[in-house]
Amino acid sequence: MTTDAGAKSKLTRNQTLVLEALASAGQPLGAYSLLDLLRDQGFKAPLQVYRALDQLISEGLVHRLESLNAWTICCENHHSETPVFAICNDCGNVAEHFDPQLTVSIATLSARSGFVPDRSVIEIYGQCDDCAAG
Amino acid sequence: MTTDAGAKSKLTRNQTLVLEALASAGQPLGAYSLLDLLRDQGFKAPLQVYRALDQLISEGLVHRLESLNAWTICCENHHSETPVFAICNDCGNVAEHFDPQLTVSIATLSARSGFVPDRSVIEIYGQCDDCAAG
DNA sequence: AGCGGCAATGTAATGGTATAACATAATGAT
DNA sequence: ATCATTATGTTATACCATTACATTGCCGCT
Repeated sequence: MTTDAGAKSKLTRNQTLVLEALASAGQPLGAYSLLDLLRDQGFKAPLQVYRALDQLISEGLVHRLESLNAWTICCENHHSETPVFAICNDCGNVAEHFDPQLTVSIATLSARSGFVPDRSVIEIYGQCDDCAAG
Repeated sequence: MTTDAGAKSKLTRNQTLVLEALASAGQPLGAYSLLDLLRDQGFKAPLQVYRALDQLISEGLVHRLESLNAWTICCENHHSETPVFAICNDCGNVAEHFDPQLTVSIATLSARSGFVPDRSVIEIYGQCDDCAAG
């Protein structure tokens, strides 16, 4: 089974709670924000959050935003492709994109120096559609 | 005197020391590693390092590697273009690249969602030429 | 020279992020 | 039922970054 639902059914209680918290938030959250949100559910230490996040990431259900020290739910099913995050300077919203052309650019650039790429961190800061229009 | 700051205003002692430490290292260093390296020169607190780094970055002489919480010297003169960092999983060396095609890809991707890009974080992990050959 | 403003620096304290180390409990296969 | 494995709980600590405030040194000015 490779669907999200299938993967989700195997999640432990802590993992499920963290995933639901991220889904409800609708925006990236830091580990300590997640901890605070989940104290009512019995969370008491950062490690509970970090361990759940580690597992969720390895299942492709969550991404880490390296430049924000925050985590966000994976909103698409391209679990094996490199996500591109567009982060709005004004409202803080984050959009996740997948772009074959960008993947090609990275591969080409890497090949020029004999570099063998494994995973990429691509985080674009700017102004989102809504904020630019507002 | 401070008419336009020119392309390069003169570096202060602390800034010079930090820049030289990064140049000597030849690889990215964390702020506290820099602090330790510079204790002999009189550095005593993290803030001395962070302040120097802030200024060096704004002058385009140093980059921050977001996914490593580390800083590296800017090894080329493309100060206005987006740098792409190739980070070797094996030896930790970091190569800095500039790629117009990648810039175009980002612009195209952004335009599709009405996003106006400002700055980008692009950090590729993988295996460098040397380590792949070895 | 002496004054005044400003940038850089020094120093201490704190806030924010992440992991190590070790104990305990739940789960599942044989 | 037993054992190995995985998940969890708990405490302490390491690592990264900033706030707040005091001090110093430089430069232009009168």
